[in-house]
Amino acid sequence: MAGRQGQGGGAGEKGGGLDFPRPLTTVDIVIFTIRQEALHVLLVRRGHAEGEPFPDAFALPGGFVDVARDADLAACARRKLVEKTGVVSPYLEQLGSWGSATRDPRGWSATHAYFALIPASAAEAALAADARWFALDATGVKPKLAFDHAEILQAAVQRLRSKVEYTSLPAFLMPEEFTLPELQRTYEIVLDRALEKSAFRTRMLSADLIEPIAKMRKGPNRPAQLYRLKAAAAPVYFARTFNAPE
Amino acid sequence: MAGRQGQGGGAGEKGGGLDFPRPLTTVDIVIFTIRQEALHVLLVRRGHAEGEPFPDAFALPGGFVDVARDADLAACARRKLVEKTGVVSPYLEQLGSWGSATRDPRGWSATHAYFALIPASAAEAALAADARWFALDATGVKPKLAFDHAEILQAAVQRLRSKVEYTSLPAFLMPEEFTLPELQRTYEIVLDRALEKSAFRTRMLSADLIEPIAKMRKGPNRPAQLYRLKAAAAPVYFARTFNAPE
DNA sequence: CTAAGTAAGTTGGACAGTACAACTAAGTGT
DNA sequence: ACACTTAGTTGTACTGTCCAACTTACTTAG
Repeated sequence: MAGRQGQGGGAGEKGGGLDFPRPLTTVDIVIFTIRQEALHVLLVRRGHAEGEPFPDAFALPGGFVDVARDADLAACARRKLVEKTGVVSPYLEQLGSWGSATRDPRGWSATHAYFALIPASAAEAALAADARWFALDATGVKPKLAFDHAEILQAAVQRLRSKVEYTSLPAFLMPEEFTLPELQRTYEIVLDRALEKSAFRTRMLSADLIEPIAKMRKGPNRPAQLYRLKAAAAPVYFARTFNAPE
Repeated sequence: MAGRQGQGGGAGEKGGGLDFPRPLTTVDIVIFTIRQEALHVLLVRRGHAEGEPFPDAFALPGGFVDVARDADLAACARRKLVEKTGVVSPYLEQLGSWGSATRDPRGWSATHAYFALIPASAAEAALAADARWFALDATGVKPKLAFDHAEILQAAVQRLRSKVEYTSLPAFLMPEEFTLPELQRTYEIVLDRALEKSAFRTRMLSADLIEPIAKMRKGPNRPAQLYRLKAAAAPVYFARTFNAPE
């Protein structure tokens, strides 16, 4: 077996090597949003039909790849996201895949996990539309999740945090119009630590990411300049991370 | 379908939703190494047995997940890497997954791609042990690769390059003992651009990554201090990227 | 009406790490 | 002896963060 190669490996190979057990294949999506000054994930409560594992448990939204309908994995993820939240074009990135013999009691299964960032308004709409949906604090204590979804969620939070250190990802969590302090607060919520006000301003304004609009946000105090994402909404990579105080 | 959730979606669902077509599931590994002052990938030439797609084409090493032997995806990737290169514990990271209806003529298939970094000596050993193995320049023109492996390879190069900007990953491409200029050259090969000598030194020496050993490398010129990786060989994340000249 | 309070946004000095170039050190080949 | 090469150091300029103090604009209490 030492020299096995290409797509020809595996047990019970015969006539092309296709007639042996295939893993179950699913796609799951970790949908992040900001609610109540905290990072939340959208979860669905599972049903309790005959044969369904983890009845009534919370789970990441997702499901089996539909070989007949989904051209590829990304299309499958987009389909599920749109079907479920109605969000048109949020940030959607592949997170990784988890596969093992034991993660699903029904057999060897592999899931392709994606993570999405949506603004609070879209999250509220999704929650209002379907009573099975819940939003939970992504970093706090959570109820037992179905499958290995707790592990996937933890990986998603980690990935999000590490990317937020040097990218503009939190901008995708913002409403269309926002102030700089609001954007900074979103960063701080995701990173769970305070950032320097003036360094944050310098960086955000010198990055080719947001642009001021001719409006101000009236608040209880001094009014604040409103900004919006520039047309090219691709994430920006900064040359260095924010300071990480000891 | 708007409210579909959990692991219960899909076409032709019946009695738990398991009796509909499952995608083929494979694991492929992009193995990088440095050869001839260039970043190389290890590829295998496919066979031309009956029913094998892409006969005689170059492909990433990999194969079907073996539901009977592989506890999980990472174990499957490790197994394939060890079986094929004999490398014990190189750097191995999940790259992502590619799945579509068309990437394999035999049907809907999804591959879980990993990428590995191995020192040149391990690569030479693997090449010498099996005549079907080849090492090709990862960034230059390549022959047509089987499946969508060209796309996966390109993604791997991109991921490697972007991580090299702010991590110590190239250290895993080095032999056990190396000099600082050799390490710098490895960075430059991967990034395909020159780096500042003194900034590179400052960064590498202040990072808790390598340690000098009581030996010097005798070369044609002035001898150079030898270093080795510190015990904790986890990748180091730097606070900022190397300068990217316009 | 005034004073205190709060948050937005600016300013300036200290500091860290990189950019760049010039330098010294130690070996080679002619 | 000399030029040549590469290892490694030194020093100045510069960029962007860190941190604290400041101004600006608005609200609320008295």
